[in-house]
Amino acid sequence: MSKDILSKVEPRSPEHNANEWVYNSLCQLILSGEFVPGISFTFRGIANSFGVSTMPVREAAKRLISEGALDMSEKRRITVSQMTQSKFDELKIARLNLEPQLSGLAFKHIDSKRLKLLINIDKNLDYAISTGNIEDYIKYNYQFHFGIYEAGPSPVLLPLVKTLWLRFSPFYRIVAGRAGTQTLKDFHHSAIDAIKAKDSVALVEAIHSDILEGMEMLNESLNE
Amino acid sequence: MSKDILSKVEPRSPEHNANEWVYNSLCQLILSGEFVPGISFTFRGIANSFGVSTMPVREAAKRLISEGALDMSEKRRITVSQMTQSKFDELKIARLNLEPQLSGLAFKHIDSKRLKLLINIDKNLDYAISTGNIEDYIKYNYQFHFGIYEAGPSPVLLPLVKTLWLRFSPFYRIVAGRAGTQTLKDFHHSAIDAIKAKDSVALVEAIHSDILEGMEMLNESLNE
DNA sequence: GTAACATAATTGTGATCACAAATTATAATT
DNA sequence: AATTATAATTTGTGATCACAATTATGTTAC
Repeated sequence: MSKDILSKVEPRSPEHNANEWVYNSLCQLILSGEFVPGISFTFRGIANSFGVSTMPVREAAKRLISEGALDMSEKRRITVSQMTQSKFDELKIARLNLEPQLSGLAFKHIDSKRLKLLINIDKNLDYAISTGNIEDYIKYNYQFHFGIYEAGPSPVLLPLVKTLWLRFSPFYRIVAGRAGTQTLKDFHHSAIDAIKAKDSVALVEAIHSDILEGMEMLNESLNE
Repeated sequence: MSKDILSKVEPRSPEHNANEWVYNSLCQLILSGEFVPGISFTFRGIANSFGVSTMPVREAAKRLISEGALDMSEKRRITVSQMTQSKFDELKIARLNLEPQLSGLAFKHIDSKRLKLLINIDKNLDYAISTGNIEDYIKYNYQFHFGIYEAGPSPVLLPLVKTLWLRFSPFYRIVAGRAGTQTLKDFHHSAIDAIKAKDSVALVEAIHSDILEGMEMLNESLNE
């Protein structure tokens, strides 16, 4: 891993520890698809890239390993976890059962300001799809979902769901590389309409459909 | 924390790292209700109790903190996480949506040997309830549920669910201290009957009912 | 040219140290 | 006796070191 990782990452702010900074940065890199399954790291390599000692890297990487985002299965080598069909099926089950519920909890906390934000994110998302910009697609899709989920306080479910996203996000890049962004469909408009109509059941259903659609598309690409 | 923690914990086996040993041991202590909300630890204190350096303790405790089982909210002090009503509600949602699904996945892998094991565990559980032995109740209740969940390979859902158990298990002891074990009801017999009848839907429903019953009882005690 | 072996470099792990921040204990003052 | 000020201790954090295990590299022999 080269030194230019720092250019792709938020600079360290004084209120964050070194290990928090490294953890958040690694999350960002994984969620954005910058880290692709297969490439491997070492503690010393990451530490060198971030300009810190191995200590905070160990804590950050170990945490991501325990969350299933990174693997240290083969001895002495850290990689982005490989996906298998059965792991994917479990992720799908977890997402379909947690995220709609989470959006239902968040529903009543979505004010008009946040609605406008979501509409804007979705506009950017549509543009990313039409121009084939996979990096932006991944980014705005994350922002849209968590823009809803984070409306209310959900200290238990939110971190849980985030670990799920850390696991499948690296595969978006692979999918898009094969099928392009043109095939990407979503139910974001349905979600926005539901929020506008103050219909929480419709929102939950829209999120459910969106996950189903997205995960089935990912699944097709995995099996090619 | 005193040295006699070692007597309540599995001895270190050579195939486990120091940090894995400490992590598993802390899990065991949390799940068994040995660690009660309120009491606080330090890295150095735990390290001294286990006879290791602070290094493996830091990794183990940090992991449990990231999993929500331990807290380091107040500066310089590690505690078993406090429960709040909203956190409890989220835990209940997560359990009700993940564990029945997990038992459904495990269903077809439950053979007659495992069924016998479950029947035996439930017998021990009933005895623990009748004699008011809360430690055994907690232990056998955990063994019963995970005896089902672990029948099949679920590398994603199983660790997720385990983190949920780490969060509410410390409160069983408090509940039992107030209400006694006599009030404890469960749907384990329904689950066993469902397995005998090879009825996966009935098993899923039994697990759902069992969680609902257990969590509502816990909830009542929390609000007293 | 290739396989087998020896050597060098690199890795994660665990221990130890320095340090600033926070806590606790002690002393001082009212 | 209660409150404040000061000193001593303890804490988590980050860096560094030693070490066994692993991997990479080079060398030799056929």
